[in-house]
Amino acid sequence: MPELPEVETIVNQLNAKIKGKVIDRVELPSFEVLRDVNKDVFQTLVEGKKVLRVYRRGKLILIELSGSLTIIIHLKLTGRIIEFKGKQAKISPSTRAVFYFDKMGFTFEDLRKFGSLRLVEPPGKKAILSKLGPEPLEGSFGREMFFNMLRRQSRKKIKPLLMDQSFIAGIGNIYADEVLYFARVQPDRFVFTLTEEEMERIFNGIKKVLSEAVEAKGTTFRDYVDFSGERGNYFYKLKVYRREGAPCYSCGLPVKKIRLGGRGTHFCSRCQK
DNA sequence: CAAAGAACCTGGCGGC
DNA sequence: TGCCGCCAGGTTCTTT
Repeated sequence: MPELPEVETIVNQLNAKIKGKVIDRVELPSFEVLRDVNKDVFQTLVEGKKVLRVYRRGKLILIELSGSLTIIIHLKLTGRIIEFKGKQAKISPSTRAVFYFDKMGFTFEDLRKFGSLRLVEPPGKKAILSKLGPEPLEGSFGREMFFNMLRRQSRKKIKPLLMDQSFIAGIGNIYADEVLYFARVQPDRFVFTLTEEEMERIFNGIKKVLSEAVEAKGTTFRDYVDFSGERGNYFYKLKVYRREGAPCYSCGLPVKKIRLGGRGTHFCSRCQK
């Protein structure tokens, strides 16, 4: 599912729809999604609270409530947040939670049950957020800062490093492949072998690929849909991800697929050095 | 210390 | 058509 651009899309829509509203009721048809809190406590503490705002940090969805409580949702691979209108949600076998507001609400769906739902107070929230690296699209994430971060991780391979959430928050398998294609750097390169030019291209690729993907409302190839059930359009802009065997848009050589860090990894062996 | 592999779960797809 | 193995936008733990 959802990497930074997809979560950003969902969060923007969710915030527009529920900010300032009161959560009337919560249903938990399959409450194993709850972490560190039981069903009764979750319902008791959440029902009647007002949503102050919804925002994103890395791949996390944070719903700030009155009473210093925050709901934190991680969609993992197949999680979805889907809006419904009216008084009753459509419950499916993959519905894990339902949040009812006045005449509308949303469900948390998750086919594979990897996703999680937490309720945290400020200390717990701080503990979770402090494990995340910088937000790649923030102005404070700059070129020099990125170079320094890389120098401290020089023995690692670049793709797994880009996907490490404590290094940078929000990049997953799709965008790591796309960023490295843009940067013309092979995914298994050790960081200490990167030239200054290559580091610069990776930095530019992160900013460009992620912001264009946010603009396109994310990538859908299978499960992901946004709050309104719409697919993401970045799928049509992918250069290498899921294009194994298809010609590289730059040189025509078939796109290669290998396994790296346990993940399918796509690249052009001629354009990426 | 870093990388690989397995585990968590379910369904879709290609191959035979 | 049917079964089997492999694969999937993530994370975390164990093994090498």
